Amino acid sequence: MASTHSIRYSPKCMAPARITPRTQNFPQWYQDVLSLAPDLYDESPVTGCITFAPLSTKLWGNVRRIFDRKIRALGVENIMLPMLIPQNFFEREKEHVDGFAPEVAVVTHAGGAKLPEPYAVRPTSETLFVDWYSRGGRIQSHRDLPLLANQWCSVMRWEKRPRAFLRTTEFHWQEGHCLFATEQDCREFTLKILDLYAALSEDILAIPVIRGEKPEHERFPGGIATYAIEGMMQDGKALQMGTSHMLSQAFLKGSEGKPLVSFLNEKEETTVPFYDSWGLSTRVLGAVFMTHGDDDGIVLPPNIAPVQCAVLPLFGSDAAENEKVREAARKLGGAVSGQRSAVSIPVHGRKDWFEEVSDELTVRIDLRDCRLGEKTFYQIRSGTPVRIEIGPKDLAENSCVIKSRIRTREQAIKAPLAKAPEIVREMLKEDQATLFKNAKKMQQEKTVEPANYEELKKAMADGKWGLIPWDGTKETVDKFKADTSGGTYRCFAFDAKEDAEGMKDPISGKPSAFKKRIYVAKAY
RNA sequence: CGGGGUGUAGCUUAGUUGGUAAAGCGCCAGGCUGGGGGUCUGGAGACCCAGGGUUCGAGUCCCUGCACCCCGACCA
Repeated sequence: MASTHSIRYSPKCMAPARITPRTQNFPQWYQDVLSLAPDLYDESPVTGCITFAPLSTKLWGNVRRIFDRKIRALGVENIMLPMLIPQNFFEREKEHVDGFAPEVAVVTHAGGAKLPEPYAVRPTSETLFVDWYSRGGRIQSHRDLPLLANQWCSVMRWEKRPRAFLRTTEFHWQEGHCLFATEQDCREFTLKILDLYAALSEDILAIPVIRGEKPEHERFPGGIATYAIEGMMQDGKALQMGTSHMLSQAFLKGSEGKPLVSFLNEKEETTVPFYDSWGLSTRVLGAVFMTHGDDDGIVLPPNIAPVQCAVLPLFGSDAAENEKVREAARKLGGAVSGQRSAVSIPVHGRKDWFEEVSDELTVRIDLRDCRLGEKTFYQIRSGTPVRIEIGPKDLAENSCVIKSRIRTREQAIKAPLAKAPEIVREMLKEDQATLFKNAKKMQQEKTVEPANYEELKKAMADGKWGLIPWDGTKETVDKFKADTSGGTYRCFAFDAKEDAEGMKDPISGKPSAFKKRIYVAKAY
């Protein structure tokens, strides 16, 4: 028998490095977990930018595939705009340019010479979409509306403090940009998209979110309303996971205020359309890691995992018997993957490492001649939801052992081979639900309604969210931020009770300026 | 952009009053093995971040850069 050897997909993955426990140092835990997940990501030579390695690329691919199907069903068409924007485009909308100016990267030279006018690397594409709308008489009549467009692309924002996945200098996202004949149509669609974001987060990523409207000072620069979904990470910090903006008509006007896009409505009046934009980025992958990960590594919800199940054969000293185990493992992988499994992929072209892909699920079969422990750890660190072990003893009794990433070893299931596909499916379904349930429980436990400012400050220090009445002033926002070292006003939840009238702001003592209380939290 | 820190093998680090570099893990070859990182033997692998200075001699001391990390302010 050949010696133990392994195939590495990332040099660091097999290091016996320890993961810092979450309770000890959460940011360090996050870094450890990411860098020890095989093939997840790498640092890049560009400041603040990461390389999305195969695992994160597949995760984002899944988000994209799932969400694209949803928006296509609403009639949204995908387009692809240039990644560079003439700099003068930004000057049309003052608040917009003020909002993004510091973080825009600029191209000044090309073709061996200085450009007559610099180009900005897109931080977002509002201005390019508006340019596109205005071309070729695309919008002339109310019959041309709505116009529903989206693009999948990357954008660049020179943020001061990058964090892998959560805030990288270049990030990948979708940005939808739509025009409507009436403000009501616009608002309805903007909210419909937010529902899609919430569904993606809760049903696929297993992350419960609060849907709500951002306070004015947290709005998109130049917009009139921003709606967002907010998720809670395991340290109690909030993460904005997707935003849908009602933009003002100012975006559709030139620097002299003349409309760039207008149409004739039913009453034959020249009208500027109503504009919304909405985006969801690779940040949500960071949310998945932060929400579900444990002290052994990342944990991927089955509905988004690129590989739902790994088949891990283990060997004895009898070569002929081992060959039978290999054969059985391949057969089992195909069976678990499903009837319509037509594709068997040699991973990275290797001969001992296969992926069985069906419409239902993807199973990886790790035939490498190395210890079970090594294969197991690889899958644990990869966050693979389910593992199946099969060895000579199992084969002798036509069975296998099925284990879950989020269950204890005692909860392993010994099952007849024929029943494995069914049991795996059941386990995936249950685990998906469990992950959501656990996250939801934490969200509820870590949300408090403080009776006074002391309690509120304590909640922030303890990594909790507060639901509080707000006097609506910026002074209070600033004071809160200073007193709590970074507490922020997140959103007015759609489903919050309208009970704030008559209540007093715990920070200023002044009466609430709103019908609803607002969520406050520290945030990423 | 402020405050702090770190640059030595693929990774984590050691390196004494200055004397041309060490270990663990990983990697390669093989033996015994094999149900959550097994073990033994042998081997490959580093112009010590860059530039300058002090010195007979610099990983080590001194300057100047650069890069990265952590903590703040900005943000999806």
